Amino acid sequence: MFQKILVAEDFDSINIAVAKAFEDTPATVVNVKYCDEGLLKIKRALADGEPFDLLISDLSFVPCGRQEQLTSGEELIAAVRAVQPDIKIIAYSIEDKAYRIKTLFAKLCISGYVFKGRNSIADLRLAVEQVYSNKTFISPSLAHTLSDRSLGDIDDYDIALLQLLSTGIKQDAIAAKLRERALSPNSVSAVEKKINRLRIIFGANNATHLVSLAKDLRVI
Amino acid sequence: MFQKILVAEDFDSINIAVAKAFEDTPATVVNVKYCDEGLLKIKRALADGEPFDLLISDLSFVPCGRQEQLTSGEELIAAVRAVQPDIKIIAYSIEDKAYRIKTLFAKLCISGYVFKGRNSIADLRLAVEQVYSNKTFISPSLAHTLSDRSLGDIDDYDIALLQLLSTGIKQDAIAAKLRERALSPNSVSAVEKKINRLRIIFGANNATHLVSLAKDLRVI
DNA sequence: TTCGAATTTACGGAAAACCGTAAGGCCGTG
DNA sequence: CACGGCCTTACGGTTTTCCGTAAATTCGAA
Repeated sequence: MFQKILVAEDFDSINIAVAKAFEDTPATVVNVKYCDEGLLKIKRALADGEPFDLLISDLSFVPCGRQEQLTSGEELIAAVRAVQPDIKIIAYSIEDKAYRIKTLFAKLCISGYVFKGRNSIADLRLAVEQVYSNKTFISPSLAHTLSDRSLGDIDDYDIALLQLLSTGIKQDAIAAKLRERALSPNSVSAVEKKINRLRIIFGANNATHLVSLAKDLRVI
Repeated sequence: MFQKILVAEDFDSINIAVAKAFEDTPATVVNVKYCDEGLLKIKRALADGEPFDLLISDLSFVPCGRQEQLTSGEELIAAVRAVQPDIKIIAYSIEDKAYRIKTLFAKLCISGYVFKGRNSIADLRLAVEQVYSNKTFISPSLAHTLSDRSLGDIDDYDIALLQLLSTGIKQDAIAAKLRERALSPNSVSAVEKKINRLRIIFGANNATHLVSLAKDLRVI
């Protein structure tokens, strides 16, 4: 079984419950409420020759006064991957958007995803066991969500486009911004077409609706 | 101190932590993971002559297979108020939209609002004490949000307008919807003016930008 | 190299949003 | 009642978005 587990989670109530979930195991569970603090502890443990085996991380952290380098679970996970590529990672979050979860598995190579809910502590225990056996784990209640192919073909360009659109600048200004960033295609006409394509994918009536849906789906 | 506390919260992890928070008090803490179940227990206890003193309720409940009458904390609170008007109620939620919180105090007469976060269990304990002394409680971290006057002059009409706008329907359709709901003003021209006013308040470039900002600020 | 498909760009007309102005309606004060 | 201020409604002109079509470009395969 894992010996050292780092839990990155801002809510105290959930921290308490997770700690309780592992109190009957030999694992040392360390808690951090801030992303930066999490990365620091990972680095420290690595330098001390006693690295963590497993990171259990939330995805969303509510910002507070402090100036933080890392502001989300994704950023923390990416940073941790960079310094300790072999560490096992399980995300424990309320996030249920297929696009974001798929990205976690595909780009950040997480091993498990536990969806916070009515029976999530049991899922979390199970996930840890599975991941320890080099298997991956996804909460059963999300299985159907992930098999959803509908948002599969949204790429970085589309995200950038949606973000520019959400700032309320005109289409020709969007095209100019894309050129600045060397993103292609970047003609006004292409911007129109791309927006139209996204509207079809999302089923949006117009640009305003599109941005609303994208926000709801946490794509931007 | 309160003798019987009902906790309505769907996440098991948070339930565990809340139960733990009161384990050193004489209070009986009962847990429900579904809104309907919560109302049922309130009614049952009332009929048995041993009513609950306090309801601690989450606001958002993730839907699952079951057919539920009550689908949100707001609905549960309203229903409970109807059957037991004198019960004390504390909301315990991640919700930080000033508009919604104000409504809870104003229309559903809750006594406390605890914002789930890094130190929320301590806040919750404090809130229970305060409420027992017939005071109200709001998490300190939300104080600024609620006192924020910058969005003070956004009313129900504006919220409805922003929601309609976010659905991507045309301005004349928005006006028609407002008429349906007996909201006034409801002419196309007035809709334009109202949207324009909101754009000035939010500092938005256009309707798309406005909806984006409203989503970010959790107004809608 | 040449062809063909897909993508990108260009353009023009229709629809909708944006913006200013003016007219009508409501309500309190003098 | 008359008046003024404020909100609502109406309307016309301009800008932007929306949408279809067509030309230009890219790129892979024959």
